[in-house]
Amino acid sequence: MKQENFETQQVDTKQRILDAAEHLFAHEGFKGTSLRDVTGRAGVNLAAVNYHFGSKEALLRAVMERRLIPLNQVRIERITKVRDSALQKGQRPPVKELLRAFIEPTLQFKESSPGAEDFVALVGRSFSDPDDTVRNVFMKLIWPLFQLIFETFHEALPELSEKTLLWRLHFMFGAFSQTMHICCGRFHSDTIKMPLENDSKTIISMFIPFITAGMHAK
Amino acid sequence: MKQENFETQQVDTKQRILDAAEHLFAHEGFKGTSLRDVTGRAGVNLAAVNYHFGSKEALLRAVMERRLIPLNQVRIERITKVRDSALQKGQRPPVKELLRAFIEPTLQFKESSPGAEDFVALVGRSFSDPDDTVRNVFMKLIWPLFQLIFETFHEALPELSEKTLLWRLHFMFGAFSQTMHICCGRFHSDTIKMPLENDSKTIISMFIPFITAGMHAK
DNA sequence: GTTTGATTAAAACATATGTTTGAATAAAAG
DNA sequence: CTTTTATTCAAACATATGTTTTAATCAAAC
Repeated sequence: MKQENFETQQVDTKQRILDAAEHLFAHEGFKGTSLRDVTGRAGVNLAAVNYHFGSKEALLRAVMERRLIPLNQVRIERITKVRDSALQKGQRPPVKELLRAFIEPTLQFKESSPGAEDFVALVGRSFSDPDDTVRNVFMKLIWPLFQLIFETFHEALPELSEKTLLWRLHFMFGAFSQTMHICCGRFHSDTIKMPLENDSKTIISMFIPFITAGMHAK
Repeated sequence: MKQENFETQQVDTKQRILDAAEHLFAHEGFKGTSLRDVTGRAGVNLAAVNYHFGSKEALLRAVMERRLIPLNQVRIERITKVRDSALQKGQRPPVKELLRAFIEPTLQFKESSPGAEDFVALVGRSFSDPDDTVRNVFMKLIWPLFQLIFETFHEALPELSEKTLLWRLHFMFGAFSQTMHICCGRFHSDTIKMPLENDSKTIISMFIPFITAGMHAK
């Protein structure tokens, strides 16, 4: 009979694989990580990945879903709250607050565990990963959030055409995703380093004024 | 004796390999492209890559250098011109003009040939490629331009602290690189498409006001 | 204690990959 | 024409990869 007990070794193995994969996918990329790398780092047998997850692709999906679903839930809740409380007052949702509702949960989350930091870097790159698998898995998970952001920013900035708004959000996501994988130190090269502090407070204090100004540009 | 003739087959083979590699590296990533993919697309023998370039890594370097060196030269010239003509008039270089000097050559270049469009997408992703080889090759080529940009924007916005300026340039590069590989259609996923036009005029008219406002944010 | 079912382990599989080799071919030089 | 040199080609090499298989191990259920 299939065990439903959470104290068993199975859960631990799955978790160890997820953690190892998360770290390696973030640092070496999906294509650049072999299952032997993953199982080696996790300290489990090679066959464990296919036994517990089915395939390398399914492992990626599991890595993504484990953290992105709860994170998106929080982001959606916070954005919805900003929107609703503005509508109640008969006002537009303030861009600054929307941005904060989008970015703060990510940064809090990033600092909640070392694995989360890897994950954020992975997500930052998923926007533009050349691998179809990565982009597809990521896009499916992020899409509802995108839609909500588009709608609420449209309410916040009704004077912008759809086209302009789409472009500005696109720039925002570009700046954001770039910022997300700076965290992981993968922005630098061997010889060249960008001396950017990346604590949450700094990031927020830099990101929000810049993007807010861009969003309101006339 | 080694041939210096440019009409010989050798040149053609090298070119065909470079073109094929450019397209595939851009669409499938460096790790995601095999030499057999490259030589197959180029219609040349597998061994030709190692004969003419030495290794897959050296091929990447050649692909990067072929276009990025001349492109950077143009960008550096144009930025320098903006800077000098402002200094002559005893003024600060205008942010808007600096941005234009940075982005316009890239977009002109992008529309100059189909291969160039692939290349621009490749460069867009090189900022954050998980592969050390890719980042190192790219960073070495782009670094002088980065430094010039940092210096001239510092002259344009002397009221900003170095830290703030660095972050804002970082956001700009994020937005820019994201925009660069939208061109190639790799931003989308199977089921989800962002309906963004990407002709040069649109991009410029969207990018410059947004980033200018962000740069001047107080 | 035996049985049952889930998990782990080692090995094998089939295929893919970057690179090298050595012969064949073509083109220029003498 | 002969020699020399550069290039192309098919094949082989060594290694890496995702996946599968089969037997061993383990923990709970009866």
